[in-house]
Amino acid sequence: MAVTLREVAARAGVSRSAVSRTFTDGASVSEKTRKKVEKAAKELGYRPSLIARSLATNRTKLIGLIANNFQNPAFLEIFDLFTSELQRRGFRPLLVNLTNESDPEKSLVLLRQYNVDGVILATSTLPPSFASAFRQADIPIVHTFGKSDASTDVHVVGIDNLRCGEMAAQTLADRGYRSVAVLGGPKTATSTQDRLAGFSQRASELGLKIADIRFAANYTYAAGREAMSGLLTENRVEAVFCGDDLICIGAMDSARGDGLSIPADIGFLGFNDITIASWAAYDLTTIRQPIRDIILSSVELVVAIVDDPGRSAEVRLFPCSIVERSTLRPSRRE
Amino acid sequence: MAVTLREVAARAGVSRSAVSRTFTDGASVSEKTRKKVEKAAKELGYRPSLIARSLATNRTKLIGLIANNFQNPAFLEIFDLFTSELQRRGFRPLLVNLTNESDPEKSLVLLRQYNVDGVILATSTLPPSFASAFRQADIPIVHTFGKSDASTDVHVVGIDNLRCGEMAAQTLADRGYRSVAVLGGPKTATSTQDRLAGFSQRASELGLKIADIRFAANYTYAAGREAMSGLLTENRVEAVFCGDDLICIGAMDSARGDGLSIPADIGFLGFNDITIASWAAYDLTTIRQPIRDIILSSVELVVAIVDDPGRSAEVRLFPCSIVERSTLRPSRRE
DNA sequence: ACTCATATTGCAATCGGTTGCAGTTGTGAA
DNA sequence: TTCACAACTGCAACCGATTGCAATATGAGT
Repeated sequence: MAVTLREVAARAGVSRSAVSRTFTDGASVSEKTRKKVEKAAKELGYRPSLIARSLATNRTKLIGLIANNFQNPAFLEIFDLFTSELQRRGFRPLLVNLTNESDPEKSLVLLRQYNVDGVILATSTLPPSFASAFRQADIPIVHTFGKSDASTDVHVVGIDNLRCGEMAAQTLADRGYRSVAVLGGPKTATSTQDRLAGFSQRASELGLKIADIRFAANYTYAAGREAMSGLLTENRVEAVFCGDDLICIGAMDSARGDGLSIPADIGFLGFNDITIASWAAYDLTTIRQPIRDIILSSVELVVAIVDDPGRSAEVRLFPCSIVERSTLRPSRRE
Repeated sequence: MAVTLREVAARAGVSRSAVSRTFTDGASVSEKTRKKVEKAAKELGYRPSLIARSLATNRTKLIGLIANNFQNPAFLEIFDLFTSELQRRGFRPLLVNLTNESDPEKSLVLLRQYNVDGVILATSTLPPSFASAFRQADIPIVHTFGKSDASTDVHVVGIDNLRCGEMAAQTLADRGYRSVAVLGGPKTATSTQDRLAGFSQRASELGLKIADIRFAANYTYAAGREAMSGLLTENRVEAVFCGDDLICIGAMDSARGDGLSIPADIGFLGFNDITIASWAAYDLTTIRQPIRDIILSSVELVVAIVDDPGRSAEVRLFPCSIVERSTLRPSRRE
């Protein structure tokens, strides 16, 4: 068994409280006893049990991290940032994988049982109501990549998908495209819907024709490829705006498989700017989502609301930017 | 605050023990009280606190998952499998990201403080001694993708890297290659060393010349690309055996950037068979590591040794197989 | 040296469960 | 009806910490 408070206290010749206090900062202990305790603790190899501490303080330093997209490489970076940033702040991520989970609500029960201090919901494919269930259970939550919803009042960190959709339409129009297709992510994702709305809106303002609209079943290469091949057999378009780089890459391979060359025969505009987008084989022009800012901000926010749960819901939106590479023809202005 | 045992007991008109027992299986409770308790619990929305339970039972149902490779998409699949399999068995993963961590030993302290039931160390770039530190701290560990080491006596699940190296050499020789290069993963990784050893051994038996040996700094596209460009400027080889698909893809793009065509001018043999390897732009011939079997087996093993810590160290090695695609010229036998 | 405010200390209750033990209840066999 | 035995129940101690409170020690000011 591990060394406990009691043993350290005995060896240092002080009370258990004294030991406890030297290990919680801000507590009142004299320099003298602190030294004694630290010496004894070191000799014994003592580390406070976080479990016991959690029980006593009702704080676990655990943050639930819910994700349902373990196919998209974008999430690798996301996990990396989340875990290292949480770690840096002295929290641990308790990962919940909802990818193959039929009943997402179970995660609430689970995270509640572990008494996590807060939850980060990193997905755009679960509805705001899911996030708000946490809030109703009084567990601090931030919905990263989520959509703010006036009625649910949940903290959201992400991008302005509407504006990004507009940006995409503008970009395509600027390059002189007249007839394009949209190949979105999963139809029910709020991000998909908002981007499409923004895109349609601006497209109609600009006289850009949307010849076809498709949705990939999920954020995978295969789904992108599949959706694109359907699109190609039924419609001829000059360019396609994809809801995700991975989907876009699948779509590009599908087009190339049909003998089309990019961007001469068909243009592609991606979304996210994942690492792969910069690979030579694809060199994808895409709309960049500032993942790093979003994640760091999410972590900062969740930690902040742990300390101040009453805080009213905040929406933090970061700006996207276009990354010019070679899958669209050059702008007419150049 | 959450509902506690005490309240349920009061409402059901029984003792706290009775409530506790109806929620721990195998305990002795009459059908009658069980019903009463369940009714009360449901009405109150009671869920046992896992924190409190952990303190009392000294079991947390938490499994530490240590990884240091958040760049390689292979790990996305690995995380997916790990988390969902642990979840399925009623455990939770406590993720530790060692990617940018200078002092890996800290993870031991941390996981010990959380009193995790067991640890899965999923990396081939940390030495067996690191794994054995956990064993010495009496915390059950399995080293996935690790190397067994007689002196440290740690459970290992993975592949026989030596044999895989041999397989690679054999494959290249079979295709009639005479002079090849090896572009390994990080030099200090045990997997890299073993594959190289197996490769060299078999190569010399087969009269296959190893014209150059390089190591990518890490498992990334950029590192592969970088290492390959160095190789190309100094040596002319017919094919290269890469220590990882991602590295290989970087290398391929580097070669293509130099105007080489694959497999006409140069052949590539990858390792792992990640999803991307099957993408049309690469269509990589590679040696497949049965990731799924490895992960499921690791989880099964760690859970088993949680219940029986005395169990002596086991090494589970799964067979690899070659996946034929189009980056090597066809076998002479065909 | 004496007071009094302030800093430290230890006691004991508490967090929310589990579990060994002894006492109680219920059952079937005699 | 009685007895032995098994099944069930509740008591109370415990898991390893934190923390309010009262008691004690310290130190500054006079």
